Amino acid sequence: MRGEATVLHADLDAFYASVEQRDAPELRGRPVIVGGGVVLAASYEAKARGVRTAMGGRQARELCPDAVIVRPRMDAYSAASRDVFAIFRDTTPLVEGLSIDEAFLEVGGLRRTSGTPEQIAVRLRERVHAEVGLAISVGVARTKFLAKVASAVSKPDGLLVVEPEREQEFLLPLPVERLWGVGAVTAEKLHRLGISTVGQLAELEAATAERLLGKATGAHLHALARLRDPRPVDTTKRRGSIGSQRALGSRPRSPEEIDVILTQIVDRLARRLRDRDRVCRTVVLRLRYGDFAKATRSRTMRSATDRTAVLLALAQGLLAAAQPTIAERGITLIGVSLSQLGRADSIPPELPIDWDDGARLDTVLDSVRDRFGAASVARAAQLGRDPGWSTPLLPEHE
DNA sequence: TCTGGGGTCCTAGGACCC
DNA sequence: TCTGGGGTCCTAGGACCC
Repeated sequence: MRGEATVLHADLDAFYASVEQRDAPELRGRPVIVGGGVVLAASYEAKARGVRTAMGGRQARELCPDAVIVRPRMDAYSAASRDVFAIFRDTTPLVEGLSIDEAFLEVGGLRRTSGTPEQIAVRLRERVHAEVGLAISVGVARTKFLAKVASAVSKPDGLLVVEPEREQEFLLPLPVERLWGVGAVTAEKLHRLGISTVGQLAELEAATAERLLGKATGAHLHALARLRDPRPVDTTKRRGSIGSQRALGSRPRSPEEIDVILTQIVDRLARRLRDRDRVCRTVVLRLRYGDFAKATRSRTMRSATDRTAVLLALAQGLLAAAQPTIAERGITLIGVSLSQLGRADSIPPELPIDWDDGARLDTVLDSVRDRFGAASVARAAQLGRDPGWSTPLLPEHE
């Protein structure tokens, strides 16, 4: 293994809960749970009592009756994330965001101007503390994967450098669940073969891992276990899809109710799309039935669009096709994803799909009508011609 | 355990084209 | 007319991550 440890993985600790404790001093030192029905984030005081992310709210309250339960404030978390990412980008131009609260930073070219990777990591942590008021853990290693494992092992509020010559003794004894990409299903498959550590996985032949776990997953995880991770920090990644969903509980819902919720979801998504100057080609309807079985239905257009009415027509068509099943089994979640995203200016000017362009629009709606019937087209057309559309027709939820 | 909301990537079959 | 192979796109499902 050649190379130096120049990749940083920076990961904010208990992010949502930490923002709440930062903004409300009376919450500091107390167990804080963000989220109601389900735990979105727990402060370290709550984690110490056994509260975990994704745990049901009732169970969390039983484990930790004195926890302060806070409703999520996504705007505050987005703002904090922007502040932290500004510090990342001030540290190095080579930043790859992974989620709202973590990123990879390549600092290999900065030795003369900024010092060693460890010195850079120390300063980064100090700046995030001082300027944003949040704790952040940083792992430093030769590859992205090792840096990510290192930051997780260093938590909370830690810094861990894995030097290249110590990679094996660091990684091989760890449980396979530490591998990025091993969840409950894969871990169970491995356990059944008596494999519980990364080192044991590394001892398998690559072909054995591929047979067991699937070609891509097996090859990938086996490579990680053998310390091979050639992926560079990639600053050009862009979102491939955006989505929104709502859990509905278990009480019965009328088709009209479902339609209103769907309309709100699509309206909000389409506005997010336009705010970011993006367009999409594929609309995915996501359903969870009364028995919690999941299903997706999707439709791809020939051309991309950001028009609410077009997207809604497609979504309503997909929903109409699913209504008989919903009536039979009940529905507990509805969601929409928009994928095959592109830049808004990537639509050729001679092929605009615009609500004002009757000819193009009719082409789109014709295909909707063919597949889903006239009702969804009429509804979409009515919404689309409403001059108030695209500022909310419907009250904002909450 | 009566179960959120936002994403990524992979697999597999069928349609379609060359 | 029959047969073969390869590539790409679409749809649906599933595992996984934070």
